[in-house]
Amino acid sequence: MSNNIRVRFCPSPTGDPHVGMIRTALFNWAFARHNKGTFVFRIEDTDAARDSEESYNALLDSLKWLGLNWDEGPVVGGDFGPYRQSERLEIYADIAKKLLENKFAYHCYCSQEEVEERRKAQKEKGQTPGYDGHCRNLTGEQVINFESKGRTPVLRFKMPDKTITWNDLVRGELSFDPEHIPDYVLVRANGDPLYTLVNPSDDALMQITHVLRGEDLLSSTPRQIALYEAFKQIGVGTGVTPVFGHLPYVMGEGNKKLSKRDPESSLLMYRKEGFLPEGLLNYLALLGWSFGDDIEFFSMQEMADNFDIKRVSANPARFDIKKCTAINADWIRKLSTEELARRITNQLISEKFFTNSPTNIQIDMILKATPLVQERLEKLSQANGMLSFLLVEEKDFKVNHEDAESSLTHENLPVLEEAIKIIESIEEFKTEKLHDEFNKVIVQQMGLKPRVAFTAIRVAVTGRKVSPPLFESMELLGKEKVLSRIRQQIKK
RNA sequence: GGCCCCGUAGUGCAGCGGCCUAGCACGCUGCCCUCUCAAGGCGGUAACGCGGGUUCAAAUCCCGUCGGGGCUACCA
Repeated sequence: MSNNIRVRFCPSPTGDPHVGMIRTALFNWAFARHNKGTFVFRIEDTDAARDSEESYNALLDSLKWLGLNWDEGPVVGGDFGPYRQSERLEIYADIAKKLLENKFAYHCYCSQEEVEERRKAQKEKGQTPGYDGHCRNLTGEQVINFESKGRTPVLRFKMPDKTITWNDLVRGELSFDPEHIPDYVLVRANGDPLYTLVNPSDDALMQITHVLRGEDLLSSTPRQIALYEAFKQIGVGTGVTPVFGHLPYVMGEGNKKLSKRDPESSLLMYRKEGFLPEGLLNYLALLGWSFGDDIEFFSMQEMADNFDIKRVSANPARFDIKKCTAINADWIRKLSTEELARRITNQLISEKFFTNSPTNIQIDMILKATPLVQERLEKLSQANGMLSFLLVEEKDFKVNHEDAESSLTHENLPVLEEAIKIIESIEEFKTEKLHDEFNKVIVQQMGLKPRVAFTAIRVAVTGRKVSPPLFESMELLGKEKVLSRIRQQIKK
């Protein structure tokens, strides 16, 4: 890497990856790529009760699918590994020990109930609730007393008594007064280190220069800055406090932060629905960032080239599925026919459309049919409904019930009969010829409205009232199948 | 309750003191095109939360207010 800008994406593996998290990853990625820096991927799995291996794998898989490639982290390694915090516990234990020895932190023997009770009292008095410093200066005697009662202490950080100010990349100068930032726990009574310790520790050790993260971590920033000051004294990291930038929330319906529980937030859902990585990422980029010049449609490469943190907005953004879908549709139209055909095929495979794997004939058919559906698809999951009539075996072909009832009526029987005659008479079974003949006979000679007459034929041939263009579909399907499908309907 | 963040159409973004009678996109909607549905073309709808300042001039700066959101854990 040609300079030393280092950013990181550090999710904890709990539940499905969600879009807000991905947006954060994307901005970090773009920032790193734009600045020719290093994008570090770190796993914050210090909460054994909530973390899962399944979630960890989903995370890796998702970033890979999206193409958010990382320079250091799981799988690829790096100079500052390991990159899973569960594999770094001795490091944190060592830092905790130094913090304690140098009096930046202290043992606190208060029980959770005691702390909670005092917090309540503070709230009632209108004070900032938080730890009151009870155990800051215990005498040796008091410690012995607590220990004799079997109490095990947490390690608590001693917040300095001064206002903490930083220049946020997104929000400008921010400052917090000391009375609002109480001493906080670094290590649990059972010895497990907490996020409050491990996150800044690793950022320091991994020489992270810029921290771009969600707004929810805004209020923990002053604590971390204070911790960094202590790190400098005890020789953890390089002595440089990173620059912070807090990205706006991604909101869901009803004006609340999009949470992992919302089905709309699940990345896996979008993948299953057939959103393209290009489309999803493009849309996510629009949530809180703007390209400039009213440009909204761009590739990740273009985003990286143009990414300027100054253009990140501080406003929370609502996730709008309609806009996301529209952008995705644009991306589908932009793909080459071959590429789209390939993705449609994969989508159908993932939907278990084929009994085993697609035959060469089916693959070829998808390729031929792709131009017919390219501008009709918003997401890949719609391909099934549009193309299945071309791909299924004849015995499995079915006509949609409702469409049949409204369009395959008695009045339309002559149309179907006439269609048979026309088709039988055509030697060269091609779109243009079909179009001309049907127009001549059905519209001009019979005087029928194409809208109505062609719909009946459409339903018989494709099984639906809404389908790819009729004559193109016929050509692809072939004379024999078209004839047999129409005859089938006449019989009924 | 305390602290903090945010406030331009329904949604996202543009706007950085005069080019703003506020631009773009999605949405919604009218018309055209048309074998369905799309796509495409041409229109329409709709916003600077409110109140004070500062200034010749404010969506843009300041203050207040109201509204929304977040944090307030031995979660991250």
